[in-house]
Amino acid sequence: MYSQLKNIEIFKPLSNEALEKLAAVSKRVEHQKGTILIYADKIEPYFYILESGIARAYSDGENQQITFWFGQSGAVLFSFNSYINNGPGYENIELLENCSLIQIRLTDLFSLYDQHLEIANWGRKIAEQELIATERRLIDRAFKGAAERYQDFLDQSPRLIKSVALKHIASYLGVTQVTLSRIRAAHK
Amino acid sequence: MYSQLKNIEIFKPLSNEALEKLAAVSKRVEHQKGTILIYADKIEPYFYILESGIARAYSDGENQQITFWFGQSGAVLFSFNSYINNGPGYENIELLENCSLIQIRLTDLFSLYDQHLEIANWGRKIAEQELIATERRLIDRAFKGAAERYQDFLDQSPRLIKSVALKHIASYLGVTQVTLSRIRAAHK
DNA sequence: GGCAACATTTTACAAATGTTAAAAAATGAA
DNA sequence: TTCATTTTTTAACATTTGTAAAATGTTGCC
Repeated sequence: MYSQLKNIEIFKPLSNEALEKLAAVSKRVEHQKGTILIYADKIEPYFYILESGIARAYSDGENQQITFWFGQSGAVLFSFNSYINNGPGYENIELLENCSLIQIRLTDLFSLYDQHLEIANWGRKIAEQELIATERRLIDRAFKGAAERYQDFLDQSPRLIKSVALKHIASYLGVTQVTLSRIRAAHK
Repeated sequence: MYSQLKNIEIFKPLSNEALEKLAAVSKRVEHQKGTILIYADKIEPYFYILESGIARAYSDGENQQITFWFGQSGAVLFSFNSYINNGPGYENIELLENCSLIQIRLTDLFSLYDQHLEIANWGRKIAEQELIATERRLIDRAFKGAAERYQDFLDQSPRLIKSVALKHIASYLGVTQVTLSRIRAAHK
């Protein structure tokens, strides 16, 4: 595993020694398009890093399904509430393509956090990067209209436009599919 | 400082030894209501823990000011982008009451993160808790109407209703002040 | 190809929220 | 208290977005 992790962006800041410790508890897994990797309301015992493919996180409402996260190659992928509070999650994670993932058992990861300073700080930075990205999205919702958020999405995630259903992008942007269609029609 | 930090919720998980190290770089400061503690577009060199009083974070738009965070006693308070990326922030933080705060220089905090395993994990958990709270808000925006978000706010932050201007609460909830007034009128 | 299933767009109408302006209420300082 | 300032509410109207349903487009499979 060591030589495989070396090439993944998120592991690059780590020393060889830390990487070896992570490699010892990492396993590569492959899953097909359509797989629900993580189910809401379950305590999910694994943490993943997406090596190739794309995924989305969504929650089910009464008569709607809201996608609130997309992950591409290099993304970390885990049930927030399992990872953070050891409780059942609120998100499902679906693979939108065949995916290759690095899988780490949470108990192994937590044990490394408690033993290894460098890995603890690596985990801290993962949470911090997710945090700042999430808050940016919350603020963008306030300052930018739906059309601008769509344009930003086009600019920043061209890869996703090709392979993600527009209904998922619509809910990610915080509008209905009808509104997104109108935005797209006006845009031409 | 040690005996003062001991009574603050966020420090309670820490061992005496870790707490002493943090106490050595902590300083208590007092600021008056109305103080802008953190300015957007500046690299902010301090991290704060709010001991008493309340604060809000906001960003300035062209013709509006959006409040996207409130802090009460026990909250951590820092410029996200300074803390995380050593870059200029996007938020101003204003004290809405006279406040007592614990102040820690970021360089001191980072140096402890790099030296002390327990403190590194403490910092990791701070980021994780902020992350899960922020994502919850993003998801609530999708699933709940403005009226329900207002009710949740009343239930969860009764302390804030008394002392925060409704215009700030309106933008925090993602609606205009006029809409919030309508919600309140309908609620009676 | 042709069918079935699913995704996307379009249309018409309804509901929610925004905008602007003014009135009413609350607040704070002299 | 009184006056000036600020905050909050209300009103009328405009705009955006949502809902439901039909029309069109796309995909994959036999």
